[in-house]
Amino acid sequence: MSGERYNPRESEPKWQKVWDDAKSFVTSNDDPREPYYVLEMFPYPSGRIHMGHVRNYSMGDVVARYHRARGRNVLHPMGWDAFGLPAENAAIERKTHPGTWTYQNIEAMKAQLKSMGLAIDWTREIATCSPEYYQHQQSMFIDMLEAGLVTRKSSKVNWDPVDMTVLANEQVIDGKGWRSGAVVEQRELTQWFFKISDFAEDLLEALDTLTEWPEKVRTMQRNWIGKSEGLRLLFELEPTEKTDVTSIEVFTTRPDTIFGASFVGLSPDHPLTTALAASNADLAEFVAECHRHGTATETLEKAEKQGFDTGLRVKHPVIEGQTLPVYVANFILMDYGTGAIFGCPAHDQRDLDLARKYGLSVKPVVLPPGADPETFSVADEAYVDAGNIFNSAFLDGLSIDDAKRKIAEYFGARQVDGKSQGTVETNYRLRDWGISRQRYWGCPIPVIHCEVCGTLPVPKKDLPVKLPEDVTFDKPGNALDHHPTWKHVHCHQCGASARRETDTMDTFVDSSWYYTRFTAPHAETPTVPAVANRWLPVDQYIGGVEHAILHLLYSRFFTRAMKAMGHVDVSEPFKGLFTQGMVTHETYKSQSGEWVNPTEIAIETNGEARTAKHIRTGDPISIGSVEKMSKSKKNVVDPDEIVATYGADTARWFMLSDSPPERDVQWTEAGVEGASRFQQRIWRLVNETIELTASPAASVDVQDAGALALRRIIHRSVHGVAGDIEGLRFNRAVAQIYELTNALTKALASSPSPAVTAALREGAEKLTILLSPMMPHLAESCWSLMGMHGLVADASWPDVDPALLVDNEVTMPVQINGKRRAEISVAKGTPAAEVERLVLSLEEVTRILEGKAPKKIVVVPDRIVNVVV
RNA sequence: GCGGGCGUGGUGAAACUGGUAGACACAAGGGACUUAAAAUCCCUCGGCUAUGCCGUACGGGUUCGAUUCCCGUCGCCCGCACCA
Repeated sequence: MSGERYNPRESEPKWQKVWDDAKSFVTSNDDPREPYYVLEMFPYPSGRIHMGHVRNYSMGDVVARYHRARGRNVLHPMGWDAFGLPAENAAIERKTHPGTWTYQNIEAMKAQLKSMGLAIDWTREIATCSPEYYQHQQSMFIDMLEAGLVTRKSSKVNWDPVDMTVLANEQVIDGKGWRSGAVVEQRELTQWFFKISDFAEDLLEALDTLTEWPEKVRTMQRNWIGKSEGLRLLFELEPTEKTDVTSIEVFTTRPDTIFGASFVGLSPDHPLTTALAASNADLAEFVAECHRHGTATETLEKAEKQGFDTGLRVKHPVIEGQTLPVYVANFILMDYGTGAIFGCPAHDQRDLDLARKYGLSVKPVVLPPGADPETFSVADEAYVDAGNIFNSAFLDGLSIDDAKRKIAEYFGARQVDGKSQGTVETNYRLRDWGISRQRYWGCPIPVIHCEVCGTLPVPKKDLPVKLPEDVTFDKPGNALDHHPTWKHVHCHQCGASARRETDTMDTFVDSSWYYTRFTAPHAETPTVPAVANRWLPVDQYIGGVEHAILHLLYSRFFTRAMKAMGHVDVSEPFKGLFTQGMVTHETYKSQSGEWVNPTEIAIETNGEARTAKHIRTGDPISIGSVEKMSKSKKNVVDPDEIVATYGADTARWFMLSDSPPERDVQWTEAGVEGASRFQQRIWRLVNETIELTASPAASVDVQDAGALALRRIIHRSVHGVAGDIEGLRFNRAVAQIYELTNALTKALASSPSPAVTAALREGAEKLTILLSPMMPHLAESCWSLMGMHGLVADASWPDVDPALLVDNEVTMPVQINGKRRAEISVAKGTPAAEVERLVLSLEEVTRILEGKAPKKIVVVPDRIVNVVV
C-alpha cells in the first residue's frame, strides 16, 4: 500500500505560504496579457466569515484560477465594506472605538479567508473606512456637486427610530428598516441626494445591453425604475369660494379613457387638500386618518378605498356642460406623478371601488373584442385589457394607443390658465438617492455651512475630512454631531464661523465604486483612468441576489457619474453578473422548543429513519425543516471548524458540488464527508499512478485501444470541465471530474499495459490541473508528488486533442414507435440508408414487424433511429 | 393582484438546438478484507401484477419522437405591490 493519508492540516498552510512567498497571485497592471477581472462582492467585516462567504469566494476563486491557467492576466482582489452601523453598536456595547472593532474584525476575517487558500491579490486590499479610500470618495463628491449631480433638499424621509437614522426607500422593507426591523416613521429633513433620477432612462435602456446578467435581476431593476408614459392634464375648477386655485393638474397613463371620467382625485398630501383642510375640520380628520393608516397598517390587506367629497367641481374637459366632483382619496400617492388623478371607474379597479362606494357613474369607454356596445357594462371588475374605444365621440373606434395619441394632440392644442392643457410626460418611479445618514461611522460629507457664504464644498487640498478619533456613544443619534469641537470651523472663503456637515454618506456609496479603486488601489487620484479602462468592466461579478437592486443600481449610476467626471470611460461596471444561492442547513429543536446547534446533537440512522438526540443531555431532538443558515435558528456551521477538521479544499469542493450554483445548497455532514473521501481517493490515485510510472508523461502509444479509450475520456474531461467552468456550472464540472477519476481508478486496477500506464500518467497530470481551481492545495501536493516542474497554480490548462473528442464509432438507439427497443453500433457518419438496412435486419425489429413493411423510418444520422409501424 | 422562476428516484441533481430519462454524488441494503473497528474494495438501488408495462406535479395538444415546445389546472419559491 503506497503513501499515507493526505493531511490537509499540514499541506494547506504550507502551500499558502509557498504562494505567498512566490507572490503567485499579485497582479501587475503592466502585464501585457489579456486582462480578466473577476470579483466577488466584498464582505462587511462582521468578525467571522460564514458558509455563504465560503460558497461565494470558492466560486470566484475557481473562475480566477481557471482564467490564470488559460493565460489571462487575472485581477482578483478583496476588500472590506467597513463603514456601517454595527461598528457603532459594538462601540456602545463594548466601549471600544468603531475603528478598533472594525480593524480587529478585518484581521480575523482576513486570516479566515487566507485559510481558504484563495488566489487573491492581497496587495490591493481596501477598507472603505480608511481615509486613504474615503478621501477619494469625498473628492468625487465635490466633483459631483460641481457637476450638478448632487442636490440638497428638504424632503420627507424614512426615519428609523431605533437606528436613529434616515433610510432610502430601498432600505425600507414592508414598512420596516432593513437592518433594525423597526417600523419606519415619516419625518421632514434636509438631506443630500445623488441625482440618480437624471440617469433613469439610460439606466433602464442599458439593461438591454447587460446580456450576461440574470434576466431576473434585469427585470427587478426595470420594475424599480418604473417608467411610465402618460399625460399631464389640467382640469379647470368651477369657480368656488373655498379656494383661489383655478385648475388641478393630474397625471394619467390612460388619457384614452377621458370620456369615462367620473371624478378627480387628490392625494391626502396634495397642497390643495392641505389648503382645504385648513378650513374644513372633517377633511382634516379624514387626512389624519389616512396618515394613521398609511404608516401603521402595512400588514393589513389592501386597505379599503376611502374618499372625501371636497364639494369642489371641475369641468369635464371633453364633455361640454358636464362637471365632475373632486374627491380626496386615501389611495392616491403624493410622490408619484402630480399627486392627483382623474378616475375612470370602468377601466381602473381602484377607481371602480371608490365609485361603487360613493355612487359615482361608471361609463365604459373601451369595448372588449366581440362585446356588444349596446349591452356591455362593468359590474365589480374593471375592464383593463385591450379593446376599441366607444362612447367617446371623436375617439370612437380607435385602438387604445391611437386614442392616446389623438387625445394628447387634442389637449396639447388647448389652453387652461394660459398653459397647454395636456403635456406628454414620462414618469419614473425611481427617486433621487438620499445619501445623508446621521451617523458617525461613515464617510464624512465634505461640506461646510457658512453663515455668510452658505453651503460650500471643502477645498480639495484640505481633504480628507477625517472622522475625529475621540468620540463617545453615550447618547442616541449622531456622535459626530455630539462631538464638542469637530464641527466648529471657520469658512475657508470668508473666515466667518461655520459648521461642518455632520451627516455622513450612506455606506452604499462606499460600495458603489470599490471595484474601480481595486484597479489602482494606491493611486493619489480616485482612479488612474488608463488603468481603470483596461480592467473595467468587471468580467465576472459574483454575489448574493439580495443586492439585485440597491448595490447594483447604485454602482451603475456611480460608474456613469465617474464617466461624466472623467475618472473612467465605461458606463457599465459589471459585464457578467452571477447571483449565487444561499447555504442552508437542517434545523433542530429541543423538546422545550429551543433551537439547537448541529454541533450539539448526534444523528442516528436506522434504515431510512433518522432521529437526533442531544450529545450532552441525551434528550431527544426534533429534526426540522431546511432553512437558510442563520444565527437565530442556530443552524450555522462555522467555516473555521470545517477547515480545521476537513481542510479548506474539502469545504470548497463540497460548496461547488451537487447543487447548481444559482440554487440553494444544503450543507450536510454526509456531504462534507463524501468530499473529504474524494480528496483521499485522488491522493491514492496519484500515489498508485507514480508507483507505475515515476516520470512525467511522454507520448502515448496511439495504437493501443485501451490507452486510446482512456485518452478519449481524459481529453473529453479537459474540454468539458473547461466549458462548465466558463459557464459557471460548477456542479457539472465536479461530476465530470468524478467520472474521470472513476475511469482512471478502474484502469489502474486492471493491470494496465505499458500504453495504458502512459495514458494513466497523462490522466493523473491532467486531472491534477482540472482539480486545481477547486482543490488548489491538494492539486499542488499531487503536482509536487508527481515531480512536476513548478507550481500547478502556474500550470497552463491542458491542450485538447480535437481528434480525441469525436468517436469514430457511435451507438444509435433504435426506437419502435418512439420506445427504445435496441441499439446498433455504427461508424460515425454512416449514411441513413445503410443504417436503415441494418436496423431492419435487427431481431427485435423483425419480430415486431412480423414481415410487414414499416410505415416510416426516421434516421437522425449519428443520433437515433425510430421505426414507425 | 402583477411580474419572474421552478415542480424529475429515499436525497442533491444530470440530460447540449426536441432524440437511450435518472449521468455524478449522498443515503440505504448486501458482500469481501479484518480478532474487531475504521479505512478501502465489489455488488444492488424509479415503480409494478417483469420476456412486458408504467414513470419527469396533473389534464390535454403538436410531433416519427416531449423532462424539453404549446394550452389549461394545481403546488412551491422569489421579486414588486394602491405608481394612476
